[in-house]
Amino acid sequence: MSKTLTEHNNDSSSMRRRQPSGTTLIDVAKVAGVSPITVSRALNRPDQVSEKTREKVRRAVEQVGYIPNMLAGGLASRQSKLVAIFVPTIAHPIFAEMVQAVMDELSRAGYQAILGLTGYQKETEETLFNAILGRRPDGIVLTGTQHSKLMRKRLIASGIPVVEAWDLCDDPIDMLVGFSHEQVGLEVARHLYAKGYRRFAVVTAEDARGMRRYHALLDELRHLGIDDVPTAFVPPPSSLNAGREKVCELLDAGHRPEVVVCSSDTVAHGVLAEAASRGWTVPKDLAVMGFGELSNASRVYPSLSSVRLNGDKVGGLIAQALLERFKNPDAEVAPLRIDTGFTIIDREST
Amino acid sequence: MSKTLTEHNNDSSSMRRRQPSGTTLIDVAKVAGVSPITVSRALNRPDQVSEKTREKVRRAVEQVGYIPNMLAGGLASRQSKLVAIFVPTIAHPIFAEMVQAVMDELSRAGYQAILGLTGYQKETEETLFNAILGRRPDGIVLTGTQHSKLMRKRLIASGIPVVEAWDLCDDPIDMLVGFSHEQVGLEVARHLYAKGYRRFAVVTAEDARGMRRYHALLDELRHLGIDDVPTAFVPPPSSLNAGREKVCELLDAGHRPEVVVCSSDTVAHGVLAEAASRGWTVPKDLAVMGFGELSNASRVYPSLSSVRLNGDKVGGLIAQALLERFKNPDAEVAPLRIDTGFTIIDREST
DNA sequence: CATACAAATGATTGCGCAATCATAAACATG
DNA sequence: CATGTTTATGATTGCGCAATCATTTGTATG
Repeated sequence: MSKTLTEHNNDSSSMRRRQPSGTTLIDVAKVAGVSPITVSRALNRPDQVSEKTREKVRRAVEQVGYIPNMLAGGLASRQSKLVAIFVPTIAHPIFAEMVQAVMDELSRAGYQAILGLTGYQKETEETLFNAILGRRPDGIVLTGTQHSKLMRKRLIASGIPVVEAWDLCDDPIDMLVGFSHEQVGLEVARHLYAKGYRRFAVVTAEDARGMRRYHALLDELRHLGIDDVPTAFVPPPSSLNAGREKVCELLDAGHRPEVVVCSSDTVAHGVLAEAASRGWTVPKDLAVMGFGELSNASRVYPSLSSVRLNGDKVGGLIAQALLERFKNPDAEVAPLRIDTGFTIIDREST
Repeated sequence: MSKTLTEHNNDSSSMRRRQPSGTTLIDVAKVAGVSPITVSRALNRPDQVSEKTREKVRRAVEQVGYIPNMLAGGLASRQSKLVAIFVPTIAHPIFAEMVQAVMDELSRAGYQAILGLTGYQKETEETLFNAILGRRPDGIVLTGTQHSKLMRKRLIASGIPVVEAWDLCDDPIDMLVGFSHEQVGLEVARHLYAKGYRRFAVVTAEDARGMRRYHALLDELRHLGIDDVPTAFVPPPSSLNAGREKVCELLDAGHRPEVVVCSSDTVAHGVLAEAASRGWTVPKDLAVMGFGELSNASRVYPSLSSVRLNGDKVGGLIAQALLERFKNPDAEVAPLRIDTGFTIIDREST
């Protein structure tokens, strides 16, 4: 009986026969002839280690092919070096561009990104969210306003730096990188007015941000002396056909606008389609303005004038904001709010 | 002095004042009135826990807002539930499509993806690779053949399931999901022949895969009784201008093909440009066939006939192959090799 | 050369969880 | 009801690393 106990005590390896994983700090330490923690320091805090030791460690790492286990490192240090990016989809140029820019910038600082694709069922959303928060990201990027109350609450509670992108809302969770929808409405009004258009119409979705652009457009047109702007509202989801139907209603009601301002390129394409089917020449008989540069606005015929939101720029700014915060976590006094602006692109349709 | 020691010994909390992180299994266990490991089981292996306990745990999780720490879980279980996907870029529809499909499929099984964007300096590549391997992914997806010797060696050594995509090469690291370049050459030959074309020319890059398509094309044409196929080789990197120059050389040499088969859409665009500049009508005076559907083939004028490689499909198959392997790791006897096929898209240019 | 002080290195502990082993409770069988 | 067999739960340990504390070594100062 005492034998059994003894066996249990000193032959613990027989109790635990997990498969061996790759090489660890300890392997490197043995080869380098230093303690494991010195290896750790040589890799993560080179300045705390003498040149000689650093070189020994470097060679040992090379020799054994050591790749630090970031799961272990993250657990111990409470730093995952991960940033979560939530976007509806990446099969959409504007988001792909943004994600690419964020990742590009982050990777320079030793961070990686993990993507959450939210463009699916509502049910999945919380699951996805939990799965990604489970990775304990050091930062989170949110796209649009698709975050639920629960998400919001949890995010604030978590204390993780958050960047909300593509919008400048009033009650940000944390940081904000986007553009002013009001400004878009205003500038589009001025732009088209300057081009000589006087009879406006609008086909817009009724979402909060679209409506903000819409009201800003109306306000500015009023300043310019244009009060009557026939409008058709597109029920969600915006689609080419919906846009087409709605502009049809406007036209059938007897309105004869010179230019139709749309809440998205998708809707604008619908308007273009309707114009084409009526045999109208764009922009002579009817001009069309899109928004978002989300579709391939430049490649349809006639190419669509639109408002470009620079994905690269937004992505880069997001990454910089996060990295800045990582470096200096106490800067939460001044809530960051970056206006990325936009560009009105004048193509054939106006 | 003994006082000092005593203080050190029983007040260990003062020695370790790491900031508290979120709620843990233990918190949930306390609330649920069970042991931590039972909570773990209720979440990961529900079938091993009684219905009553499961419900208690579920409620406790909800109450304390518990989100499992996957860093800890991964470290303990040696399963990161992560899949690394290496692509040159995601700002390219075909890769975005693939990545989206992979992620979509993986997420259903509780996996997430982490992206490695390889389309940058060579120097960064190994750094990126190490950074991502440091996350200890359960699976790896490689795009193209951009992996170096060292990468290859390490991957094989790591024992991590690997899928190479977009190609059916001869010495895969592990699994393979792609299409037969030979088949492409053959089908393109038949397709164009069936459309009535008899005088062929080729403008192609000299990369291994392009050449395989090329030789298959020649073989099939020979079977069809066409022996003379003037060819121009484009030096890397393929570009629109390179394609244009090379087709120019062919034409200037006195060849008068009815159709030019190109190794990529990029090159094909160059041919289209040259045709336009000569005032030729496409496809009457000269037909053009692209490959890859990588550019916006459908949106140029005239729209380009091309060979479509289905990103969704490839992505889905990749994910399935990986999930299958995760479920059944011993299936390495039969090396997986999936042919995803392709589709010849007939547009205005042929 | 004793002392102070910084720089470099080492020893110990625990991050949060799951694998492993151990045990208790529930149930079946003759 | 003694025995075996399953089912449900608990106790312990270590995954690989970095934070923390402790010690050694090297260097400057009077």
